[in-house]
Amino acid sequence: MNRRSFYRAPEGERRQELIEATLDCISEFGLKGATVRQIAVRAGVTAGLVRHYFESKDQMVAEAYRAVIASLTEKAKNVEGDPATRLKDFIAINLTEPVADSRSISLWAAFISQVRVDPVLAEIHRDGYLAFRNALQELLGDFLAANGRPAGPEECRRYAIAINGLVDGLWIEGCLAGDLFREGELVSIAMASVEALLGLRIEK
Amino acid sequence: MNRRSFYRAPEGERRQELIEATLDCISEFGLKGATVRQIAVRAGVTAGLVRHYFESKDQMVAEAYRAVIASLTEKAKNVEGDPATRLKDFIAINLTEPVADSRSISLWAAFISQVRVDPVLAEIHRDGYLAFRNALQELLGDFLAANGRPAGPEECRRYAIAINGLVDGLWIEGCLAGDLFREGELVSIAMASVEALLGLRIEK
DNA sequence: GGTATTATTATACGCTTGAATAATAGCGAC
DNA sequence: GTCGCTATTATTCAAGCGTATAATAATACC
Repeated sequence: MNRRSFYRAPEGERRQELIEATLDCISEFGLKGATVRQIAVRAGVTAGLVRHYFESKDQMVAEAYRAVIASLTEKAKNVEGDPATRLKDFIAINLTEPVADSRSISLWAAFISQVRVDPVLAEIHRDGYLAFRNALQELLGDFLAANGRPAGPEECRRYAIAINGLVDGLWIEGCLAGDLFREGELVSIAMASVEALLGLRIEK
Repeated sequence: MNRRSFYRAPEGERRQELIEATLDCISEFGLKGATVRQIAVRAGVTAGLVRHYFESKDQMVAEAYRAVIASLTEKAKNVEGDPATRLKDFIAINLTEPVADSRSISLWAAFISQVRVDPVLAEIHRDGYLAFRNALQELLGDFLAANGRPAGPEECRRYAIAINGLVDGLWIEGCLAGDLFREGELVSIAMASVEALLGLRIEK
């Protein structure tokens, strides 16, 4: 009776691989297709190992959701440069790959559908959403100020809600039916729309 | 051994109840929590009955998705009156209950997350999406024409994409965090945003 | 009112699920 | 080297899954 030989992964690495495998499975097979066994296969280990790294499958899934939120927001929050450039990059990043692709929305939707069911996911969601919208709100405040149109918090809030909605909506359209749009079309529509909403040019 | 007494439902009624129960369960417990047994309990029948009305659970779920799409689009497509009124109503309907509530988005997200997995759902989705956007595109064409700004199909298309994105995005924001907005705030933001996008007043 | 039809219940089956447990292979310390 | 620790495998388990089947209660029909 000889067992499989295996590799003993260093600190944290296996954990990360398991989370990545979880996300792969959810995006490919849906939440209910992402079984412990399937995830283990994807990660190249046996099913029992999951419980060595996580208290339960549910906890692993929750941590996977944290990773999704992080990957969706971190790029957008780290834009640099003058306000116009940051706003422009924020929009472009969110509407091009890898943020805008069918894998992203599959994951996002799978988790959103669980937010009502699972309080743990609900909290992760709310934190992520607020961080995202606050980042956008700040961005808009800076941009308006830099263009001689300083706006109070209430006005910024309304702009942030509208533009967040616009970007989210276009993101979804792009993810779900990317082939219906020409290369760069969504970004171009978003840019023109934001300019119309704010009454200011973004690109000089 | 006496069996439960029961009611023999007339033509089609039980079927409808089962679909409704399926949606209730999906929104409450998620796709994987919506088991045949749970759905049967919700519908007030026993599990075996499902297979009397549907070839499989999957088929029942697919029909349930058809019902969701229909309920999300039918109200929006049946707006009446002059172009401005229709556009206004279209926006308002999509951003107030019952279209905009947490049950709707739970259902929508649950199915969207399966679109990549299940080709049957993918087809239902695409048909529904195109019908929705085409309805909006036509609405916009009429509105622009009525306001002395007749637009070609390409221009209408771009407006439709942007406004569809905006409405979808705000719908999601409202569904997921309705308590973060004041009564009527989303509709008001949407109205103002669409006016800014089109450069035309909707309300006189 | 008896009879045929069928919608519904009740029960059972084979499979998959997440989890628990015991055995063991890899690897660093000495 | 070999010893000790633990990450990993292998195996098992009970519960729950979708489905199949047979018995039966409700209704329509004559």
